[in-house]
Amino acid sequence: MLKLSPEQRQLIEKIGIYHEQQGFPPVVGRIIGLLFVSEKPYLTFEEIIETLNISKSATSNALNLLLQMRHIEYTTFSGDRKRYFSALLDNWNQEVVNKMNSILAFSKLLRQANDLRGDANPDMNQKVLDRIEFMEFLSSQVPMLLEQWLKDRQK
Amino acid sequence: MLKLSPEQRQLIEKIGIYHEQQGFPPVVGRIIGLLFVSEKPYLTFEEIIETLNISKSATSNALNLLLQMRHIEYTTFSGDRKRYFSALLDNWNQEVVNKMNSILAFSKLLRQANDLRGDANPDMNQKVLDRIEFMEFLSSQVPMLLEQWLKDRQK
DNA sequence: AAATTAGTTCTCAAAATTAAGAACTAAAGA
DNA sequence: TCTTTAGTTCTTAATTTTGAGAACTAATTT
Repeated sequence: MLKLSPEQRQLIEKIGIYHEQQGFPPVVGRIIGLLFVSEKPYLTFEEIIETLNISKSATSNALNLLLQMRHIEYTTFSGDRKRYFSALLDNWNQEVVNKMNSILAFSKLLRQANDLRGDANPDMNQKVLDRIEFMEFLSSQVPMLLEQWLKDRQK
Repeated sequence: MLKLSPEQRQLIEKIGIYHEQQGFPPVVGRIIGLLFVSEKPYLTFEEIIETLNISKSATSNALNLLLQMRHIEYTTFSGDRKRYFSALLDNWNQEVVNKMNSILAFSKLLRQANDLRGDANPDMNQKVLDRIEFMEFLSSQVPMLLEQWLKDRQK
């Protein structure tokens, strides 16, 4: 079991609550929190269980969910049966793209709603269209912003 | 009870499911869907209940939640005790700002995690910092993008 | 071969969420 | 004054979610 300061434990809970609000179960959020807060580059199944005081079953399910969602990854070492879990840090730009796609999917539904409503309420149509078009514009700008940020950062 | 085509009903469900995935209860999502899909500029409590076949209690709670979250609004007419509900269409740019603030709040937690971890894992620190800084950059750009979009649109 | 390890899967119970229905309130109308 | 209307609140039941614990599996070690 890892020794964690009260501040570390508190921060794990805060990160956990943030993830709960994003729709994850509490245990899942705490595991993400732990992986971000721990100084160790990776943690084993056992360390996670003992440190967070959670069951093997909840941990097994949570880790597999997080692996599948590409929020974490693991390394192995030959001659060692354990898996060494860590937060996946290289995929945040893909995450941004995914988030934008979800927003775009909703924009498409709003467009369908506009189409079905016809011209009964032109003011509403226009306002909904504004929203749709800004979201599409924002989405289209994200890759450029990413490039720009990468470039600016190099200096 | 409003007459709705099968396509309209289907679209209400899709908008409902989107909102369920965003963390709303099913009834809440369907009400949002109905308000976007209906040709009427606003709907009464009774019309919502009858059209969606949901209880008064669920409807009362859902409408109050949506009012409080500023997803809907209502109008009144003097000499008429009913409230006339509609989707709130003017606040989507505030919504974008709120979403960005939530992302920034998480960035702040990540920064705290970086600080607590110290220099044990510099590669991780750098990657987390990249994520934080891109999110901050993206967030800072949103108001400009909104302005730019508004300007470009005027032509 | 027996025991340990690293995890998975199954079963179940507790807790939380969701929404119905009934009882209620406060204003308006008859 | 009695009734209707527009909605709220309370109680309760069904459903879903969450996670514990035990039993299990498949390697690995002894």
